[in-house]
Amino acid sequence: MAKRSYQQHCALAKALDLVGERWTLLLVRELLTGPKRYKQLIENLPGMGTNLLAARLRDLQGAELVAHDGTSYSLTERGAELEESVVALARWGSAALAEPIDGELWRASWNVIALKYAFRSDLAKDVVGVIEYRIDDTRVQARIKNGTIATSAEESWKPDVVIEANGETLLALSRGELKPKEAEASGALAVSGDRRLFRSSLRVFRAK
Amino acid sequence: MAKRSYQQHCALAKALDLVGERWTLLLVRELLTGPKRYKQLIENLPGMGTNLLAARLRDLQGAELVAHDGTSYSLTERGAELEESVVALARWGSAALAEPIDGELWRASWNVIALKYAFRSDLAKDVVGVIEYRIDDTRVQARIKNGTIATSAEESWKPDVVIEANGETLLALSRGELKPKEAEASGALAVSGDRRLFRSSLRVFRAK
DNA sequence: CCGGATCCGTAACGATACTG
DNA sequence: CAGTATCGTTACGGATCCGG
Repeated sequence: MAKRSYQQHCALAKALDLVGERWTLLLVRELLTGPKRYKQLIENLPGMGTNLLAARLRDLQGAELVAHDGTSYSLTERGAELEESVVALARWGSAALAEPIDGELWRASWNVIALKYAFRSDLAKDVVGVIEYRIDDTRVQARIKNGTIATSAEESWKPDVVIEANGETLLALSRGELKPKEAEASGALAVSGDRRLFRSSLRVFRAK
Repeated sequence: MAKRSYQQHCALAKALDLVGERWTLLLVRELLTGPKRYKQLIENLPGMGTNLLAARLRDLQGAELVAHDGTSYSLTERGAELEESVVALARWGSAALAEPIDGELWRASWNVIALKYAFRSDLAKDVVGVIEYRIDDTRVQARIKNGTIATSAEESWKPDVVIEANGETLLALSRGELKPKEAEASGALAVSGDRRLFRSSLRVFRAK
């Protein structure tokens, strides 16, 4: 049975033919932070049937967007090029990120995407350093240099400043809804290391 | 009945909750080139049932992404902010744009999106002018200034150069697979007006 | 236990017919 | 023209089962 296609000679339609089905871009999101095993994927995608995950992985391998080495799945180069699209959609969707709803899943690793879409290159021209966020025992790093950003879900670099907080606090900070002083005073936020870099980070990462 | 949701506290998941369903982003693509009537939409989205189009339009109005004035549908400001995401996905998908397959739909207005994703701001710093493409009787304009681009599916500006060709020819040109001289000699391409701006356009619009 | 495959009920989709 | 109604088909979602 041929796969369902929009049958349009249009770049957007071609993209959606490949990654427009339910769950697919969330699966890509998971793999953007590094190779994952089947079990890890199913844990971060509750509600997705195991059969469906297997089918998606098979299709994505067929499209050469995902590779499988026997133990874990990873994005191919072409698959990783979806990052721009994922980040653009997440930037748009971030406006709809309200208070976490009861029962909603949350993973610290998703903040790697948040760092990308919240990063304001134009405000970061003279910022240099490695920032490590510690969110519920998960560490996420951002390396800023020359107005560019690199991120990692592992401990890839030696951090200049370490910022500990939960997801809600970080979101409120990046939106300017919460003052760092207050957050630190209340114990919701802890900063150690280069405080100047921390202050720069508040300027450089801006949700809307 | 509550609408199906990913139930994740994640910006990407929120975006996909709103516009991740089948046909939705293609519908947004149609509205990105200006307000459209119901009939125009259904004509550019063959395969989509009329009931489904009506349901999508209703949902999008509920999410305040689309407005309806009685005769035509248009994007709200928030809806128009999806352009970045649509362009990013189209840029990624453009690599999969091969020869048009028999039976595939094609619309000249989709080239407005193509102009956006193919535009190389860094190569356009000193390019100024209005380019009009005439593709199968449809006119698409691009206005370039200071490394930025504005596009239009209507005749919004007075063109400095007019480029006539079909979609395949333009795609081949933008990919560098076809030389302008040959295209003009064969009659597949006609250029009138500022030829210098035409040459600049070949540099500035680059598919991959 | 991991990595699926199989089965089956439900919801979404797609085509067509019909209506104000 | 702009939808609604209906209905068959496909995709999804949950549970269970199975081989390594």
